[in-house]
Amino acid sequence: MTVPSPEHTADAAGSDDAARPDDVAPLEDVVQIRRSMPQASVERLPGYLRVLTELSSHGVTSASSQQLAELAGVGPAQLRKDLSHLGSHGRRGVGYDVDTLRERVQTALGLVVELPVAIVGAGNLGHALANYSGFGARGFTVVALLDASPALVGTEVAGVVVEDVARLAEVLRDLEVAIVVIATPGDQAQRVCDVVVGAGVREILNFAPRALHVPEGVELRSVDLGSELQILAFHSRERSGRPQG
Amino acid sequence: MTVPSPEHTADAAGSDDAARPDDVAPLEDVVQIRRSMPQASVERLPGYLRVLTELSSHGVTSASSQQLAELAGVGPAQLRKDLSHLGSHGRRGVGYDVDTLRERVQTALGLVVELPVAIVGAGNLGHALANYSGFGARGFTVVALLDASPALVGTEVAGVVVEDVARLAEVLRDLEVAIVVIATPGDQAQRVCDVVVGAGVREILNFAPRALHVPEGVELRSVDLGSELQILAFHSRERSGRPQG
DNA sequence: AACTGTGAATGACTTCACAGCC
DNA sequence: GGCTGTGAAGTCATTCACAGTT
Repeated sequence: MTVPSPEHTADAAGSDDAARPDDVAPLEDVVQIRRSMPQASVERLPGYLRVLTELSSHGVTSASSQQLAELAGVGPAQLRKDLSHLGSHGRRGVGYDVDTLRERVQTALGLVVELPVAIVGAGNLGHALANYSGFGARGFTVVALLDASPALVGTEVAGVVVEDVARLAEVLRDLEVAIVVIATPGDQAQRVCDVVVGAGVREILNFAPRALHVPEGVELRSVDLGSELQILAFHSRERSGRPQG
Repeated sequence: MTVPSPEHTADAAGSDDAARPDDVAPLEDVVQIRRSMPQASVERLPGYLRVLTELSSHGVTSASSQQLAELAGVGPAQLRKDLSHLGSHGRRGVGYDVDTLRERVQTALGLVVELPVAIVGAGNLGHALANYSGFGARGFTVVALLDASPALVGTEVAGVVVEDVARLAEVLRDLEVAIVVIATPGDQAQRVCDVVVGAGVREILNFAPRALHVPEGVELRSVDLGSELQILAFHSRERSGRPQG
């Protein structure tokens, strides 16, 4: 982690202290990605967008925070605070204009243009993801599908020809892929991840059951189906058995 | 503030579940499931279990919080605090015994016995989930797969014959299903969910792109693939474009 | 000397409650 | 009257830092 901080350390160029006594300046703090919105709020925006899209398609033009929150499964105060980070778009005493707000949320989420997605791993899960209509319906296009198995390379899945994963970096650059979905077995995930990062992609969604390491500045989200079940199992046990074994 | 949660679906088979005295409790305060462990810690346990299992299979018998944390992708202090909720199992000056700790975490997660899982929806996703080896490998058995489509009912997927979703409640009770995975289209998810809850199942994993409502006491986790991509898209935009549109 | 376990400090997120506007 | 937008208060989670143990 290299942190260039050309501020008050002007004369310290020669003596790069190895001992480092009681240093007063925590250097790592300087690099702050400007978080215009709390992460927790960002994670709820897609839910709001879904609700707004649904209402809009049913011809509803206006809704209160109460109604929207109910549909999205959150509290009204939380929804209002989340939306307030996008600016004021409601009308006091009235509510929110559904279409205006929908566009606003959509813009905030960067869904103005279709984003090209590549899926690595064409096994069970990769296959299902490529066919998943939810992607196309929500602003993403699967432009590439890659796998290591010679049996799969060259076959067509969901209208896309499966490429050899050896060509990964090349494909990512040629197609200007914005987001990569990793759906490989666990033991290949980190290697694939490194290649993806090396190719300049900075948004990764990982389905492999491994903790992946990415450099600063790369956004990684992980979904592990097995873990989800295990978390549920914890609560199941907490209920029926007594706590602590 | 009207919080409508009067749903108490007629739980017919409630014989041993008599732990509900008539408390004149004020509001939200009383309905506290005894959280022996913070939810955030629970959500990290599966990751620790995976690391411990891996180390164990490689013949490693001991590890420090530093090492475990690195592999799990968290900080050492956080890992220690998480594990402390399970009791003291490390040795100061030494570290943790891998096998002992693995068993302890496994027990805490309720994975002593195989838990029977049912999947509702045998489309792309349900199909992939049924075939997903990660489930079987981590303490779960898919005992039923159900769908509404006559074309699918009766076919065999992953060694299980697809049942008609009309028989859902019956199947759940007959097979004593502990956890239900909902992988239906969004517009059927709440209906399925209600049946599942009515049948007495209290752990639900939802993949449908809808916010589901469940009564108090039912644990619901939702994974929405489209939302995950949208969250990544947000960060992608935050980087390249200027903030606020 | 090395490392855990944990109170205390900090930080993040949620909820409250009300001023301001329609 | 109804509803949003938001500072303030409250709750939950992470990180620090060190006493305690081997």
